[in-house]
Amino acid sequence: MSAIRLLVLGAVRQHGRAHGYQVRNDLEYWGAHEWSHAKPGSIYHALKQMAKQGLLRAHETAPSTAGGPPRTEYEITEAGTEEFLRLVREALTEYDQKVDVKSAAIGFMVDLPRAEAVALLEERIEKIAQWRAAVTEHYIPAEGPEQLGHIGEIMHLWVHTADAESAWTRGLVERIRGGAYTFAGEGEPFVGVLADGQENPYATGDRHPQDDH
Amino acid sequence: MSAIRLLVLGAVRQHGRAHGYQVRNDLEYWGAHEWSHAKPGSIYHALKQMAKQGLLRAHETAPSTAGGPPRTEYEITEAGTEEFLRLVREALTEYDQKVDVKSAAIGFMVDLPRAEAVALLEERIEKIAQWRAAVTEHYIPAEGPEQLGHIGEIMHLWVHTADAESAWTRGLVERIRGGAYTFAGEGEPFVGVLADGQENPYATGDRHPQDDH
DNA sequence: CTCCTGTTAGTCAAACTTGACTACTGCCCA
DNA sequence: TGGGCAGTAGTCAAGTTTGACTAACAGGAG
Repeated sequence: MSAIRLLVLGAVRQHGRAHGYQVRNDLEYWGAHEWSHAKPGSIYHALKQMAKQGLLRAHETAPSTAGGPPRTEYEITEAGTEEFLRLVREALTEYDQKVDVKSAAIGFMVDLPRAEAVALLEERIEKIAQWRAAVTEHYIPAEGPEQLGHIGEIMHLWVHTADAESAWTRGLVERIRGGAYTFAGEGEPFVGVLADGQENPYATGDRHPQDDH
Repeated sequence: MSAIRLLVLGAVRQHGRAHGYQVRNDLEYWGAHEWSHAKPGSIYHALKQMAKQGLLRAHETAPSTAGGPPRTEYEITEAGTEEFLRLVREALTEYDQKVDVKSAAIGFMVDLPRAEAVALLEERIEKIAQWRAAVTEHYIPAEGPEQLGHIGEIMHLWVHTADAESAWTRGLVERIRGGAYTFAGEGEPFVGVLADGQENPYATGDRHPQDDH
């Protein structure tokens, strides 16, 4: 699963109605250029594709007041909302160590009820444990671990990473259980989009690290 | 940077002369199906592309004795070897948290001299520290960290991950310094390819976790 | 007035990735 | 003796991603 569809769906959903450039800006506001590969081309492509698949409804609008070519605005459909929630759930539980999917999942977890978010994260912890067990068991050769040579370091790295993630996830679950953040159905949601005309405090003007690849 | 070119170049290089199916098998032997997206299509595509770019030399051969279509064998060229070493160096130093590139880098680090590997890994540690400093400084809003809401958790995750990786890398450097593994120019290198006809102890027959995505 | 730069908004070809499909051989087993 | 399965080797179309490019307007400098 690529994170782009999730990010774009989520951005359009929070906006209510948005065109490509607004989605781009929202993603930058979320710092997504740091951890996802959300280039303009990918974003516009995802919008068109999902419109074709009925997840978004496209509206052609008059050329913008602020210059530039005519734009297309998008709204999320019923099917799109379902797909969005499905993707959030999948991203929260699936352990596949992709930073972009993981980060997007956290960004959107508050769109689920609190209890469900906790349950899904606990499922994630469980999956990490299973993965760890399977990998350590499978990749210790009968002749002893030394037989793998430096290749064994790769396994070592995986396990180390998995442990770190598991620890972090447990911490997150505790914070959520302790009442942190505002989840679906708990009143005023956290505002994660830029209002029209609001400037982006995290804009890329002054070069973040890792901006380019 | 995608890990596929690095993996394919490295596999062909270790084999001396290899066709696509052998590369596929080597990657599976290395467990690369666990952490990289090395599907058949990508591998064959990379081979052709790199042959076109002069990094590999292609040899058409008679249809295999073991059935199947006629195969193409590849050898690495001078330019290919240079590109391979360049990619290994880049993958070792660049901190971009992609598991596949990182894992491949470790797999091939022994193709460099020991001192250089240590130096590159130390550069990596330095880069992680810089990235961490920049991110923590930049993403703490003036109004206090609470202002970010649950979005702050994403930053928290990055930092946690970066710290874990930094710790692991320091451990690796120490092990290498302590004389572990056999590096370039230190005698008999570690054999990382399957001999002709040798069966793969890590074949995917019995389903690893995470096999499918 | 004209040029230059910055912002808004998006397109496009080329490259890459995916997953399903083809085609051929050997071998087992009924 | 022929049908099916497993292994070998690779192709292909459809989809996705990349990075560079286009185009229009606003505002300020000269």
